[in-house]
Amino acid sequence: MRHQLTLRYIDAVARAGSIRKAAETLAITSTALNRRILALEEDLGVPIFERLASGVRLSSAGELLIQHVRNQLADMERVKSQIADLRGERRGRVSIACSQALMPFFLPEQISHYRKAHPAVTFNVLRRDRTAAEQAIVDMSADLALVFEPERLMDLQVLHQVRQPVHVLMRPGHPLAAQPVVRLRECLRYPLALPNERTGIRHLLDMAVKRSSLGLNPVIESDSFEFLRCHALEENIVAFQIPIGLPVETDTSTLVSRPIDTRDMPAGTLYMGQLRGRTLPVAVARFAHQLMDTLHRRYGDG
Amino acid sequence: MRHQLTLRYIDAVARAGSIRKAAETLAITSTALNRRILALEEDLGVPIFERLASGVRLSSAGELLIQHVRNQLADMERVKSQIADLRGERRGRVSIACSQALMPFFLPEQISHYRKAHPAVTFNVLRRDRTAAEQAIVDMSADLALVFEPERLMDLQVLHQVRQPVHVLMRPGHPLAAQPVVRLRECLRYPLALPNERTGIRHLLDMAVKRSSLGLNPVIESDSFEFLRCHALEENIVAFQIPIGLPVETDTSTLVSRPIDTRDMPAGTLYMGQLRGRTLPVAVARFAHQLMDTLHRRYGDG
DNA sequence: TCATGGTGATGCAAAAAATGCATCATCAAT
DNA sequence: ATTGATGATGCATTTTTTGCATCACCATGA
Repeated sequence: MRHQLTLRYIDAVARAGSIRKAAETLAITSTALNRRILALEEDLGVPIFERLASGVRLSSAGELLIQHVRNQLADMERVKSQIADLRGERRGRVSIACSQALMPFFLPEQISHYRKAHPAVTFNVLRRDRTAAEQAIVDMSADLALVFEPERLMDLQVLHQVRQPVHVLMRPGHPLAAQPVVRLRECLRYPLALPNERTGIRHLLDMAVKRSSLGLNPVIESDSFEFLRCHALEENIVAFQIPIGLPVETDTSTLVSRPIDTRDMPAGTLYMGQLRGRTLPVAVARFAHQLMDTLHRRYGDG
Repeated sequence: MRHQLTLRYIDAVARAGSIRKAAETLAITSTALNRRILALEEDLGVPIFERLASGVRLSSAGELLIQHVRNQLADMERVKSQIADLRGERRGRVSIACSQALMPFFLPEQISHYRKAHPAVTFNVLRRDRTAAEQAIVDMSADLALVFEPERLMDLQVLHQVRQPVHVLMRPGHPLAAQPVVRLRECLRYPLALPNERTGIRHLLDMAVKRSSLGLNPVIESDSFEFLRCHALEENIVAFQIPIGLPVETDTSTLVSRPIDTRDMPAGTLYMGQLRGRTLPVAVARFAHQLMDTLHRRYGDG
């Protein structure tokens, strides 16, 4: 793709925040890169970047331009993907920004299933909190987002949504495991392992706790669900997770899960979305449909 | 805009249907153009054009590509327009595909009014019948379409619509002018000057006549409203037009107009639209808003 | 059937553009 | 003042693009 080299370069510089750094990642000299940018700015008649001592930053004109550039690059990928599809090749790349809860079971299962049908399709999975996921969609580093309790849905076009009540995780012998549904205030009596504030689960917990005028006293806090789960396994402590982040068959040999009573804490919502107005490449669209099918079949409509 | 030369070239070749012809209009040699196309096809791994003895034609992959290319070119115009707007320059170009009825009064008035506020904005007005107008929108040779009774609205995103009852045009002394509203069968008794089959007015007339099992006997047929109007002025003959194609003040010294009874012939609809999903350049969007205001104020909602 | 006039493709040399090196100017932090 | 990073620039080199002449191909029509 010789004819859109300049666009790739611009994008790289905008992401790197420095011409020299971008030049490194692009495996060219800073001179060449710098000259391309100067040429483009001359063409446009406007500086695209502000020059700072520490590098460059997009000017307001650059902000307008970069959106077009990223859109063009992504759309060209779509066209190439459609052309490949035309030849029956079924290749392409799917980039997904998603909440942590999707990573242990759901996405691996879904991706491997998809790849059985389309082995030439590759995947790129980015762990992004509910703020960053939407950002990844906007700057087109991801085609699809799967976010639990996103903060805003401005630029996101929702393809599907499912309700996900928060579950409590503990070792099989734990007293909470005795009941099929647990009350929030019961949980709070035990030492807790909590995800950090940027996660949807923590957000829901904070809201619920605030409403009930109880206190949240985490023994452990982490931004890694995996760590929290492992720790709960190790140290008879209480952790949290949503159904999609739990194994399909309840494997009682490791950890058990119990839903929190919805009177104490309403179920959150897991959204699947794409950039508003964008036409997705065929491989992405097919994968999105598979996800929608599975989510619908497994959890019903949100 | 050095970096999108290839895109412009592809577009030109697709439109010209021949590399050599396109090369002429682009003021380069056919060699250079041919080589660019070959290079792009190698990049994509697929032929974009089918080679015929008479020139080239888009392949199916090319059809996919050309839509992307035109979209990108138009979107870059939008970006440039927004950047100019950012600098307070208010420049840009508005391209409109419209039915004939808009040309004598409505568009000249609207464009000159707009240009009083934004003198740096230029206009390109294409006369297109109701089929071709939508085509012009799809292939992005026009930003806006103003069409009376369009055939389909597939790719058109309707921005505004107004109802337009067909009027009869005649010299002041004509017997039909005696009544405020004329019946269709009265008209058909007189010699008629009709627009051709591709126009919305003729379409409505044909439908109405067929329904009423009357006959349509045109003395004059033409694809030019202007010619028909002048002829009606000359030869005491009956012509047709919609309100937007008539002068605002009824100038009885030339021709008078009377609406056809809506029992005989329902009012047609004039649509204003853009390409579905496209973000219009600022100059175009501003002009579109002005048109919507005027149409709404003058004819109400469709 | 064989010319004719159109098409796109290609080898080769000339022209143009992009690149890389070395260096400069600038700025922030030390 | 020094250091270390940044982007800009002059100049020689490399790469790419372009144009001319020519080829191969195909439909059309004598």
